Amino acid sequence: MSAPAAFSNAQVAGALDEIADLLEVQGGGNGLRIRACRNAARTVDGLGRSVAEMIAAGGKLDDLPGIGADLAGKIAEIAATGTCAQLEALRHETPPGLAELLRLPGLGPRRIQRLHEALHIESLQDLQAAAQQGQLQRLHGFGAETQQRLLEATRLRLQPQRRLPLPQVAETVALLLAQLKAVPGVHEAVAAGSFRRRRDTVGDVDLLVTASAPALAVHALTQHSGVTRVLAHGTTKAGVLLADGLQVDLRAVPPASFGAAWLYFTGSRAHNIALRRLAQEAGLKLNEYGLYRDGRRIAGHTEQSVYRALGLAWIEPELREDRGELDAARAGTLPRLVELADLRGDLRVHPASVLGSVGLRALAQEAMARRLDYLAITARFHAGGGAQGLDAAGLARQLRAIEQLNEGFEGFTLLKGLEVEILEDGRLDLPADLDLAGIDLVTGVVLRAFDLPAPKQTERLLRALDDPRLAILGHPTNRLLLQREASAFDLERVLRQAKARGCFVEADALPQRLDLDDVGCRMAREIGVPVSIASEAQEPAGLADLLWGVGQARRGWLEPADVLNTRPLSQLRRLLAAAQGRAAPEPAAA
DNA sequence: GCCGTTTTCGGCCCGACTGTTTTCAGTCG
Repeated sequence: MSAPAAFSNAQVAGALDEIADLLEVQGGGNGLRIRACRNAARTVDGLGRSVAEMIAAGGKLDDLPGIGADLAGKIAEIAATGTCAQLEALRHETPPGLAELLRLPGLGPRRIQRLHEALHIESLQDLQAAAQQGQLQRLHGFGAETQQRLLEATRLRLQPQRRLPLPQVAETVALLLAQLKAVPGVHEAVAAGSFRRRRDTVGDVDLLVTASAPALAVHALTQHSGVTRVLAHGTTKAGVLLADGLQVDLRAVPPASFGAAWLYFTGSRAHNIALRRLAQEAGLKLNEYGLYRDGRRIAGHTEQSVYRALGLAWIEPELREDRGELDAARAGTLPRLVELADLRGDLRVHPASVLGSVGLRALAQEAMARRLDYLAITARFHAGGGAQGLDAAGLARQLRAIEQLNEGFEGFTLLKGLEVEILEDGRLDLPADLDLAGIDLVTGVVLRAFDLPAPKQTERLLRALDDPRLAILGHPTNRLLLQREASAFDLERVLRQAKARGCFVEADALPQRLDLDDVGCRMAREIGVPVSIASEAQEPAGLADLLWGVGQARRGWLEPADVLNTRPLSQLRRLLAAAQGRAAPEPAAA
């Protein structure tokens, strides 16, 4: 029995990053120490299992890459108490507003120190006042233009940070790429960066072109109609800000460097650093123009050529986070990632209102057009009926409608599902006497009380999983991207319980949810709980959202076999029946 | 502060752009 996770990985990583920030603005420190601290923060953040759990289980943190005895000690301290002696000392020594100045674009540690020493600037407000009074431009290394830029930055910074959901950015990217491809002399125009890696939100977009006249392509971006501000503009590189707050960076490289550049600008930063270190160890040099031996380029036209020359298989962009993919690429054990086309169905279609057979038929037709074989209509059950869901009579009517429609389909099936609330104490909001004989699957979801203390939230989910009627735990963390944090609970314990019970966990593909996220998906794979990628579509067009769920699944290393709804219908039915205790589990060989 | 099939010291990814310089430091990705 392990101790409950005291502080989450995100909190530990946050504290490590704060140490790095404070060391940085204090100056005089060892830059490499700061880097080590940030590396450790990234490692912890992307770990996929709780460091507090690892410590409780007797695991050794200094086995983790980039974490030695010193950082392991600090991490243990933070995981237990939320802070550590060094962080407290740094907070004591450093004015509280200084670190947030690091977030201003164009302002780094050196200039912050200079501002602090010369003008006693300790906060955004101080900086704004000094800039308004024209004090900055009198400082060595600052000029009138820098002063103006910082003044503007302090104003923008006082508004909330803008990251955008991936789907919203996707439209902009498609538009920009089409326009770049139309510029004379442009050969290739592709997206890179976190967008290509399919991160759940995107802070800026990186685009790459190869062109016979690169300056022309770079210029074209700055002339795009949506640009509100040009941040940088050279002959091979430009950065602009669009009206919706999205930053777009463009680089142009020669065709012979296309692969090396695409690799480089796709990142992640951690993946790039690991690759370059690998190159260096082999006596090679890797940059965005190619892989070089003694100044001679030996690879770079394609990504494959670079990976191959380093002894690696080509790595899918979604895996490039330095979370073990380089070792797997060397060993030939990279996963064959699940693709949208692998999905045979969608296990949570969730009409906003009670659909008549016309609405159900439209959903089914869209599913068939997308080459799906089945679709689970998961009406929300609510004993009182009304706007909150179907009561027993409404449910019976819907089941009859589904049966009638199914009689007219060939090679396609609507499944009869139910969405039920997981109450605060972990019971399912489902009358004990409700007949579930005709129901194919029950998905349980938390709909309120998201911020219970972690041990209570964990117990709630564990108890829900104990109910033999439950098959799938829906959007487990209840996060809403950029709006609501994930609920705090011990995901690892919940997944182990799901595994023991033969239940499944959902990766909700709604762009504002993406829940489970990539790290959660990976944990499910490692523990052996199949993941249901579900659109929660309320109308036919909503089925398109499955794509975003597949993105997170791929980032979580999921193969087709790790995903519940890649199974053919007959196999799926057996798995669901077993989960709900209605039949013997299928043979392991299946 | 971490790390090592060229290990226990001496390294640590690499290049573009900007502003303020008069040859480059600082910042960014």
